[in-house]
Parts: sequence; C-alpha cells; structure tokens
Amino acid sequence: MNPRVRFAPSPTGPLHIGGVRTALYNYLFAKKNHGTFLLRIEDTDQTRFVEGAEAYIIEAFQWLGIKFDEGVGIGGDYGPYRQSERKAMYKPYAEQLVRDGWAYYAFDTPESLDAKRKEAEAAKKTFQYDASTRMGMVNSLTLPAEEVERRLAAGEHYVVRFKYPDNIDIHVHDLVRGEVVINSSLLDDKVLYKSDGMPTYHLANIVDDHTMEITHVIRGEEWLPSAPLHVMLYKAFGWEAPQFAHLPLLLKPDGNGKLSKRDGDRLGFPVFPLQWTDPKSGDISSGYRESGYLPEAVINMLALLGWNPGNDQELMSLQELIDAFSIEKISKAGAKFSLDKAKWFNHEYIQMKSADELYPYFEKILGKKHISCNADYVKNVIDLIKDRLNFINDFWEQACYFFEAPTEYDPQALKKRWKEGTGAHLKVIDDMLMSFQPFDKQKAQDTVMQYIQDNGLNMGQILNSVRIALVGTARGPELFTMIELMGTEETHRRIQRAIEVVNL
RNA sequence: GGCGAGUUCGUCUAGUUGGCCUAGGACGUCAGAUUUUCAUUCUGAAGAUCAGGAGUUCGAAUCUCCUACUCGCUACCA
Repeated sequence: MNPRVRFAPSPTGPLHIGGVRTALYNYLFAKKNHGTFLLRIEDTDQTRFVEGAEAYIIEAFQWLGIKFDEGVGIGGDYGPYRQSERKAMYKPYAEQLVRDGWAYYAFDTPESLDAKRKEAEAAKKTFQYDASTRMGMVNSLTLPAEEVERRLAAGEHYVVRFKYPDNIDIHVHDLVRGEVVINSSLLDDKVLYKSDGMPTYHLANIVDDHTMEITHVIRGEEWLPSAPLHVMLYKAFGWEAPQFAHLPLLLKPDGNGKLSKRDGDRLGFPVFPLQWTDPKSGDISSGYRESGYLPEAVINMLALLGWNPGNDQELMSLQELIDAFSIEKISKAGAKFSLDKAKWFNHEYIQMKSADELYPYFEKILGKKHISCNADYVKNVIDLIKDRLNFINDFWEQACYFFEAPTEYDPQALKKRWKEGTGAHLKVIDDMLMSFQPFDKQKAQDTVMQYIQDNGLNMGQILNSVRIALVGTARGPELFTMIELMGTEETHRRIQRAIEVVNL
C-alpha cells in the first residue's frame, strides 16, 4: 500500500520554520515512497484562530515549491480537510467511546478544576484528573445515570474525558526512537471533546487520520508525550494505528531551548518562511523570502537539520533529497539552527543561478529605487558581482555603483591610495580611456599599464585611485571590465568629479 | 515535582551487524596562495580522550548498568 501522510498545522499565526521542516520530511517521505501528501488544517480551537494564517501556510509552501497532493486548497476524496468543517462527525465518535466504557462525561467547571489545582499546589502536589481522582469529581462515573441524562438533556456544559485502564503499560513504537513505554497510571484523563462542541486535537487527529487513511504520522517531538494516548484511542476504536515518527526539535542557535520567534528577532534571522504582519498588533515578523533567501536553499538547509543522507553530500536538489530520504536516518537529538550555515547554503544556490534567472529579483530591487535599466546591462552586472552575494538582498550593496555614481569617497581608501599627484595622473588616464572610441578594453588596459610603467608608478596606487573614482571605495570587480560596462562617458564623468572633489 | 526523550570538534553531523576510528566531512575560525582593491576561489592548520563513571570483551563512540546535564510534555492549545 502506498503511504499517505499529512501535514496538519493549526492556523494560529505564521508557520514556524520547524513546522516547515516537519512538512518537508512528510513530503520527502511521501514522494520517496510514491505516496500521498496532504494538508489538513487543525482549527479546533476557535479562540486561537488567526485571520490569514491558513492563506499564509498555503502561500509559504507554494513559495518553497512543496506541493500537496490533497487537502485544503486542493481538494480530494477524503475531505473536508478543515477540522472546523468536520465538526459534526466527531461527536458520535466521542459518544461511542463513552458507550464502550473508554470515556466519560465530565461536568466539572473550569473554576472547580482550577480550585483543585490550587489546592494541590498548596500541598506541594499536582492535581491530575486520573484514576486516582476521577471518582471524586463530577462526572458520569460518579453521578447516577438519571442525573447524567438530566444534565445532558438540560444542555449543561460537559466535556468527554478518556478513561485509561488502570495500571497498564502502553507501548508506542516510534520509527526514530524505537519502543517507548509508559504506564497508564501516570497519564491524566485527557479531554477529548470540549464543551464548545469541538473535539480536542487528540480526538480529531485520531478520527481524521483514520478516516483519511493516514499510514504514517510524522510530527514534532513535542507530541511524543501524548502518543500513548493516541495509541490507546486507536485501540479503543478498534482501529489499526498508523506508524509514528517523532522528529527532533529545532533549537535556538545559542543556548538550548526550542527555536522561537524571539530568537529570530534577537539574533537577526527569520523564523518564518514568509514575512508576516500580525492582524491584531500590526507587528511584522521577517520571512526567509523577504530576507533574500532562495527557496531551494531553505529547503536544502532545513532537510539537513536533523537528517542526512549518510554520505558527505550537502548540496542537494529537492529530487536528490527525495531519492535519498529515509526515516531511519533522522537523528534523535535536537539540532541547533545556524545562521552561518544558512548563509552558506544560500550563497551556493545563488551561484547556481544564471544571470537570466536572477534578473527578475534584481529588477524588482532596482524598481524600488526607481531605477529602470537595460536588461542586458543588469545581467552583465549580475555576472560580475554574483559571487559576492550571500542573499538576494545583498545586490544593491554590492552593485549600487553600477547604477549611481558615488557621492562620497571612503576616507580610508583615499588615505591609502590617493597621494599627491594622483589627480594629475588621473587626468592623463582619463584622456587615454576617452581616446578609444569605441572602447577597446584590451587596448585601453595595455595603454594604461604602459603609462604606469613608463612613469615608474605603482600599479596598485594608480589603478585603485581610478577605482575609488568609479566606486567610491577600494572594492569591486576587475577595473577595466567595470569601465567597459559603465562606458567611457560615465567613467569620464566620475573621474572628473573625483579629481574635483578630492582635490589633493 | 512527575513522566518522556536526548547527550561525537564552537555548530550540523559520519560512525548503522563492536576491530580499516591514532574518530571522517561540512559550516565557522585561523594561516597562506591567487587578484590592481574588496569579495569569491584554492591550499593548509587548529579543533571532539565520542557527557561522566563502572562493567562485558583480546578489543567499545558502538553492548549493559549507574550518575550528571539538557530539552520536551504535564490546558476544555495544538
């Protein structure tokens, strides 16, 4: 049977990069095994619903180039794929569990539960709704049947709680961690069905995974503690459980905690694929896309954070990742996100792109500066400066002088390269350069070099002074190539201006 | 507090059946080389006694036990 896997985010805000990796692993697994990858939206918590989050999630995967076969936004035979739209189907399942003795109605109010917790806290204990306490609570286990009926009929608020069999070992077979065993007496009677008529994650995810015929549940490690509950639920329903694989966490670059939005803000890197504006506060969180990352680079980097192909290959296309992927090679320990490595990946991917491919990105950047420019010229610039780009957004910093004459000159560079008499030499060189119409790079270079040699000048000094005139500082690609690209007119203007302004 | 998981260079990791590991690669760092400058690129170096301890064994990063530390979960959130 071909596997069916799902990515099931909650639309409570922008998609965390750890979630993206979870989705990626699901995707790689599905594609490797000729399976189906579907998107399900888990919006059972109406109080945490955030406008635009679902659209954000879909757009993020579009940008990343990860395609769902089925689900929200695509459709399929197992829909609807939004849990809010499946609301009606959960209640019968909850009732079935109560009928079969696997669950019970609980009428305890949030206030009374709070009181119990506080009470326990005062006694330095923790209150747990479980086999040891449930008989002292207000529920269908302690109330007479008629009373339960009456309360239900009267429309009183209630929740359905799972009733663990007492003192049994629950085995969870995890594909990355092996066998995990926990005793039922340590677990609390989790709420399955909420008083607002919605299931909790636990019930909804089991019902949906079963009815959607999910074969493998690949999710974050934070779900491991509730996996025993899920295993028990499958048992209670008499359903075959899917295989589980709990992924290691993505950790912050420094320290040990889980990577959070705050770490991104603090250390200056995005934690979300796309930029996100909070609809309530208006706060903006940066995204990989807007920060100048290439989606291929983000995917490659993420794939290797917690998994590796078992050899030394690090630069891998999506297809190569698919071909090499296997759950067995997923590591158990959490992985720290590294900004340096992310930068390196992105640099590598930019180098793989041609000027034609890169052009649209840079045209947009120029557009924002209100610069419209001949496409061939821009592409030539790209070829010249590409290898110094780590991010798409580095473009302007690295190439601005190709589009705007420098307005000031780096004092450090001037001090080092601009000596007495430099201006006079520049005048001569300027004339030489201008004399080639049309410009002949090789001849111009030969002529200037000859001049430098004939006058016993220092090549580094002279050429760099020209460079400062053109760029504003001592950096940039090969000088005569720049001159050729900028044109003699522009070169002339810049040299003249530099002589005037620096005036030494 | 309870429960669970994890622990190889600063970071990501290789190491799957114990011996070719005097622990390999990548990022980062440092040093050289190339270049008219900067960046790129290239070469090289430093960097882990495999969390610690005990044991099994001729031999352990790899097996067993104990300890420590870190993280996760502990809601009518997912």
